[in-house]
Amino acid sequence: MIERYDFRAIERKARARWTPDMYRAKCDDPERKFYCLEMFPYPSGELHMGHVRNYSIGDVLARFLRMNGYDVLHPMGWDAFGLPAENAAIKHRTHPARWTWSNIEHMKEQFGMLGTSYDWEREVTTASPDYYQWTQWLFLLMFRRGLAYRKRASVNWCPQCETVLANEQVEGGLCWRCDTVVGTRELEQWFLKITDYADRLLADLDQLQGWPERVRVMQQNWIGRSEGVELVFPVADTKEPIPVFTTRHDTVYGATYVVLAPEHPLVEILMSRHPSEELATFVRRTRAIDPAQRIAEDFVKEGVFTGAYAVNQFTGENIPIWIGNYVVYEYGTGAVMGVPAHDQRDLEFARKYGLAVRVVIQDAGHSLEASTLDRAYVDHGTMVESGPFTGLPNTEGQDRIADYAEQRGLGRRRVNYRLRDWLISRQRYWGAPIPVVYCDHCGIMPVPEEQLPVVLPLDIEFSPGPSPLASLESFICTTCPGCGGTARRETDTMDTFIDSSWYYLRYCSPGNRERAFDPEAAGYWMPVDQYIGGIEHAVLHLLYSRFITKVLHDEGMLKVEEPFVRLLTQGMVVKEGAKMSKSKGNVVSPDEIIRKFGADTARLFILFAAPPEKDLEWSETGVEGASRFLQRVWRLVTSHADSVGGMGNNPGPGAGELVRETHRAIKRVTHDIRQRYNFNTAISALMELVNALYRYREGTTRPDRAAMCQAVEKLVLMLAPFAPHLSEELWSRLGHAKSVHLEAWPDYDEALVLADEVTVVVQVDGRVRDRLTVAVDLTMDEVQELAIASERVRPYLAGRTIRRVVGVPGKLVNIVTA
RNA sequence: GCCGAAGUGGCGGAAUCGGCAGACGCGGCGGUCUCAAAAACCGUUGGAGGCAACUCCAUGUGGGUUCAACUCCCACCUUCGGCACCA
Repeated sequence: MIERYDFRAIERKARARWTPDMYRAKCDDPERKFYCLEMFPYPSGELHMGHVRNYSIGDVLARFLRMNGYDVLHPMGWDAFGLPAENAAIKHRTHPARWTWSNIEHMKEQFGMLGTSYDWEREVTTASPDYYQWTQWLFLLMFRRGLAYRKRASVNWCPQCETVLANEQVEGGLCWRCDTVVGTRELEQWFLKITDYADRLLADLDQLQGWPERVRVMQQNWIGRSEGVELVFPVADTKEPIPVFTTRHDTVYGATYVVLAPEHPLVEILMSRHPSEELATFVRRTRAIDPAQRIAEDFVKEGVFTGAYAVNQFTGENIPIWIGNYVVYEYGTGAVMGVPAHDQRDLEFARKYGLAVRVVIQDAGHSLEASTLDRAYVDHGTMVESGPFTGLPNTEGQDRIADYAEQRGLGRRRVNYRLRDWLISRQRYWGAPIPVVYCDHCGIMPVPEEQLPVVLPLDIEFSPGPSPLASLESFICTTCPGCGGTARRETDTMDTFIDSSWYYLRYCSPGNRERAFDPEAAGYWMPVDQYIGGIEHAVLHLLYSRFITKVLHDEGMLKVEEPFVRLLTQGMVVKEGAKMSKSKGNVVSPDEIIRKFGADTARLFILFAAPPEKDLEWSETGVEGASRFLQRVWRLVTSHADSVGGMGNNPGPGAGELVRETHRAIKRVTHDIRQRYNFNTAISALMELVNALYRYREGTTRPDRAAMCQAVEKLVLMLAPFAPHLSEELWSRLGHAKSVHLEAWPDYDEALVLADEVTVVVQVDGRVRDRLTVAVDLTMDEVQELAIASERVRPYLAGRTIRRVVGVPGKLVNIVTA
């Protein structure tokens, strides 16, 4: 009577057996250290399938590496600050802290049910004071290094979340969290000077060869470096300089006007000199436009003449100064030169408002005519009407004009970045308070380090509307650390992306009370060898973390300049082609799948159904298939367990093909996990081994018992990372006292991987005509002789001459005829 | 507009260095067991032709390189993703 695969009992038993020390890092061998990290979750209350995928991938790797003798750090924690907790507090009349902590408790149980092998002794929670104290410390460090500053600016505002947002958190004009259309507000806010690191963040992308190409490209696009020249156009009568940034300084002789962004400071001055109702209305209206409207397709380019003129210092001409709604104040200098003949936007603008068009680059083939030009000529060519530069190829003219401008003080070479500074203050409650006080006497005062943490007060009532901190006098009123007088606390909290930009460092020395992290521990563990998470953080979390790592490196606290050596961005779990979401009603709950099929099946399916970086279509029948496979393994191993238990491990002579098949499987599974991270093909190799074992058991040729035992044992060892519970049970039934997860990963013998016979394909003119089974040690000549002599091949050679024979050892012979 | 990735059976996918296209799984079809069903097991399953042995076609499209191309090169089409009045 074969015992049923009772996954519930098996998984319960295995979990009860596992102890924390099994997964504890040893910290004793820097050569064998491996930091395996998955992006920590926001404690929303429930793990979803995306989490199951993310954490199954990480867990397979961690378990695999431990079995391979690595000292593995595999921690988990909680990105626990954030707005959903506040919303839930209002909705359920609870407190964000209570909601968050009870979610954590529940999700930790779910992690347990999944069978993940974390070192929970290193758990971190960003919302706990012993963590956010160090987030605040990090802010002070940034402040001390001149990287945190306060400035009044036009900033992104989400009306739904009632807070400002960083540029990275506005996606297509919508709030990253709630998809509300983002507006702008003129506010004084805290920023981190990530732009100071733009060049390094860009240049070091080259080092990140272990990252997916597309993530590097996304960051490259986001940083958006462009090389050009800043040229000065002085206002005609007053000589006030108007610097403009351009990458096409070779066209400067064709600049027939200058356009300012409506927010440009000069606009107010020019308006006061030439008061105009039209101008004032235009400026007011344009400044009020949402970022979402600006990127809309039907956004019309409009402008107004200021009445003033500037000097094109190259031609000596006076050219009109306009204000345009398409000039972005935050980019470059907030002013551009208009070269209608060589920029499509400028041409449209010039035609619309009757501005002069002048061709200064000529195409070799055609003769461009300003009056008839219907498309701007943007390609390379010869410079014309360009003073001393006339006749030069424009590429050469670019250098010459830049030199000329620098020599005569008309401008200078400059690199511009699209990246903006990171806006980090949030008008929300559930975050780390920014450790700053405002004193009428001393100004902006950082809270001294020894006074950290600035504790987030918990005794608060929640209702819709702005952050309760903003009106909490007991929090706000304080004393100035400088003069001891009365002062007011900053009531904004920090962007939660700061919390998560350094958590991987905290794991290295989680309990440390003296510092954010112990540089020695971080020196041992950093960098993270393998990071696993969603693509949605390609420019958010992953860029911020790189920035913070570089700052801490510059501070002398970290040896590394990049936090994550290898990055695996796993695809989404989708159903019916769409991402699982409550609104679409296509959510499959991990709890339900675990209850119905067990965690091992859930893990196996999700790893088998697609390679990790691709989207994965959820399939109930696919899950059943995974379950069926584990049942097959169960029956195979349990029915052998009695006989296998007492057997020695030395296969006798004649074990033959089964031994080789086992060694081939070990090689493939090892390689697929370690080199390729292709868990789907690793699992298929295990399936093939199981299929082979069934064939041997049921086939007519009696398997060698010892070889069979060994194959079964290796199978269970290799299954351990994927299906940790079942493997544990089977391993113990095979008579082993030690946990399978403490065993060594099986080795393979390269000599045994090779079969003693191989199938060689025989082609005639590239078409397969026969297959020969030959001994491996046959020479190529012998194989070719056999091929030509083949019965099946002969008809195709009849009446033709053999021109040449191509041979690939162990694989193929191609007979080429004339 | 710029940049990037991907197109393979009914489906998910495999083919690791240019060498048998479709491993493995799902689904389908046929069978064994059964009073019957489920489960399990066995066989079969890209398309066309053929009684069959077998032959031809086939990896988005069109070219090219090669003895040999899913794989390399050129052009194009489609889908997805990122950036975008960025000067």
